[in-house]
Amino acid sequence: MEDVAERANVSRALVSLVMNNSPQVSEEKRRSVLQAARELGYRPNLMARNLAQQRTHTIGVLVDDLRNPFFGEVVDGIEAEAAGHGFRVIILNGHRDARREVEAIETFLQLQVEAMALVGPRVAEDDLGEIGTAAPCVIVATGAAHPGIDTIATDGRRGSELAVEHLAALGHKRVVHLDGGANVSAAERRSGYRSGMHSAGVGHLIDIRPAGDDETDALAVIDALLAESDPPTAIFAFNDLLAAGALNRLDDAGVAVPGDVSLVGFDNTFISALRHLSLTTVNQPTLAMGRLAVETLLRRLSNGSDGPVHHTLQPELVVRGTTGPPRRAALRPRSPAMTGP
Amino acid sequence: MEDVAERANVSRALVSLVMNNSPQVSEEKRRSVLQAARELGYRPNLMARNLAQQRTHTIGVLVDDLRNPFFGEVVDGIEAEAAGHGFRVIILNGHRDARREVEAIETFLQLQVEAMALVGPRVAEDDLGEIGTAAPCVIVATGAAHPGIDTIATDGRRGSELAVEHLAALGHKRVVHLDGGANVSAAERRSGYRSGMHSAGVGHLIDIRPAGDDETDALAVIDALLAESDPPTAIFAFNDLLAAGALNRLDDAGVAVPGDVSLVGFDNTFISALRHLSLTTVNQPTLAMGRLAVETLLRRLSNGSDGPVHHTLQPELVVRGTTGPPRRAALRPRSPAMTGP
DNA sequence: ATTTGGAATTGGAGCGCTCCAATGGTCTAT
DNA sequence: ATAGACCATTGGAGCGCTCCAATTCCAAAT
Repeated sequence: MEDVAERANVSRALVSLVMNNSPQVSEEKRRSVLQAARELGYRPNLMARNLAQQRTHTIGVLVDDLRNPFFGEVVDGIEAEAAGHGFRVIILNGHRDARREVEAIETFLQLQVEAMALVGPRVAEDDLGEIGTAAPCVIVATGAAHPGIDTIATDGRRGSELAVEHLAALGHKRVVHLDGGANVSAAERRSGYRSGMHSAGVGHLIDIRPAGDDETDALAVIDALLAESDPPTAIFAFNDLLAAGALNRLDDAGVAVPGDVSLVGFDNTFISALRHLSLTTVNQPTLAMGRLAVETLLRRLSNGSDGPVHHTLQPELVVRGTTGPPRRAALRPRSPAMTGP
Repeated sequence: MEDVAERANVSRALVSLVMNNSPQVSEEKRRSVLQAARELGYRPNLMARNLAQQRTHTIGVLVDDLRNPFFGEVVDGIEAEAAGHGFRVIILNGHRDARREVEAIETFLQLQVEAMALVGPRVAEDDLGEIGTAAPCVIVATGAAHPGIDTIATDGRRGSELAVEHLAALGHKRVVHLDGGANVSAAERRSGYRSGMHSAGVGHLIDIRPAGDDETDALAVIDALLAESDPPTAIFAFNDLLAAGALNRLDDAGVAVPGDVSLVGFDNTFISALRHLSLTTVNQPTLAMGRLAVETLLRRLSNGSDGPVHHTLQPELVVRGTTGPPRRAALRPRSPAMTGP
């Protein structure tokens, strides 16, 4: 910068003004500074600028898992909205691991981001400690588990209910839930499954199997289910990936979907839309969630701190090809409904 | 920091030493500094540190598209290797748009990253200009198009040949290639398709249709193909997403895969492994690519600059369920092989 | 000719940290 | 007792920038 100033015969301060295209600099000087900068290959140092400015214009986005397309969609929404407000977005990967998430958040704070969006985090609120308070923070896609922090989420409870209602309407009674396990959204979806089962009058058939949130997590559970004497007529999986894994395994075992068993996922990622999967699932408005997240952060940034805000968006059932009526007439318990593997 | 120093009755410099856990600090002072820091909620300012240190220990990773799981896998490899060498990784999203990629690279440089990995970039080498030279830079997964820059890539030409060879061995002659269009890897895969067709003795049947690199890009092309009087018996798509889109459309039209037409993708993303898709595809060793990318950057970082290095990894054909022998005996041209939509 | 006001420009302090050379203190060897 | 060596500790300069108050400049108004 020194060099640029010298070459353009102006002061360092003037160069700064030009680089921030301040209006009150003569056209002549502006041009000569710009040219000198170009000739020297000068590039302003953001570190220095941020330090001096005490601002970074940066929002940190922590993504739970880069391989899950669902998160990619949310981030797209965040970036679109952030760009519109002059904020840069940098992304850190949580690798589906609470410990690494905390590290990432720490990194964000040290980098002095002005706000953070945690997309599908696995950290519990308690483990966030003061960390979440050091900068405005919004949690996206993992709502109910974080009552003390701003959240943007789809109503996972309602989403699960929709799924169960749909299955019940088709005549299913024995609906098993493949639980999200360690995933923080799991509790909410599980509770929706429960209430859905109760409303459908089959509360006594509630059956929850710990699984996970990844296509590989489904394998063992499906094997176990198929080995039982009275397997379910329908499966409601924690998310699309898990459902896809389940579909794999069912297919391996020669079980027809939805002929022998119906299957519902969650998230409506693009993979569920693939014709050959054609997964019935629950949609989350990902783009809107992303945008809303940024709006919420900006509001906190300017308005200071009232109590935490919780935005709950409405899920929608997307009926595709993996659900249908149960194979045998309902209400005939204890009769084997499927063949084993 | 000032405050911490004061509270612990030491100098600012000593606090700095403690925060960088220098060995030559007495246990006593270390403890009291650490405690003071905790009490005050002190967190070192990375901006300031980087500025003073003239180092950032940061690698910038530009990802073409966060929704494509392929890139997520490569990034996982990068992060694993980088972490092992004490480098932080920050991710910027290119949104499948060359202009935004250039912006992102500019941002990286201003942030003073020590090196960058561009994963599946769309920028041509020329448009990179001096930008790519301002810091060590490696291009991952888009090899041949960038002769002047370090690259890590799977041999796309060979991969395509494998695909075509496989189809030819099954008896296919009329193999159409759905071209990656603007995607920089497209040329390489296209050329492999060409040479594969030639080696199979069906160079005269080469048929390339511009498509794209996203599941939605397949729709129009497939419609067009199906409307023709003499549709192909096999389709080789630029990537898995495109193949998945093609599968959708073929399914809509009631065309059996692989009964009526065989289909091959590229990338071996997890979606191709989903049993219901069960897409025959070409594997790229994503994790290895990511790791190698970082190794290459580190080598540049220490060893200075010899000529550009090009690592080419070998692709592998993964045969799954979307390929089989052609419906009609080969070598009977001009007979309609499929029904229209 | 002198004042006045506004716009363009500048010098310098300071952002939070690291690093170097210098300082003080302790210990051993003479 | 004294020099030397060695360790822990410190003050201060400096990283590249922005921002403020101060200065210069010029044209319009008196």
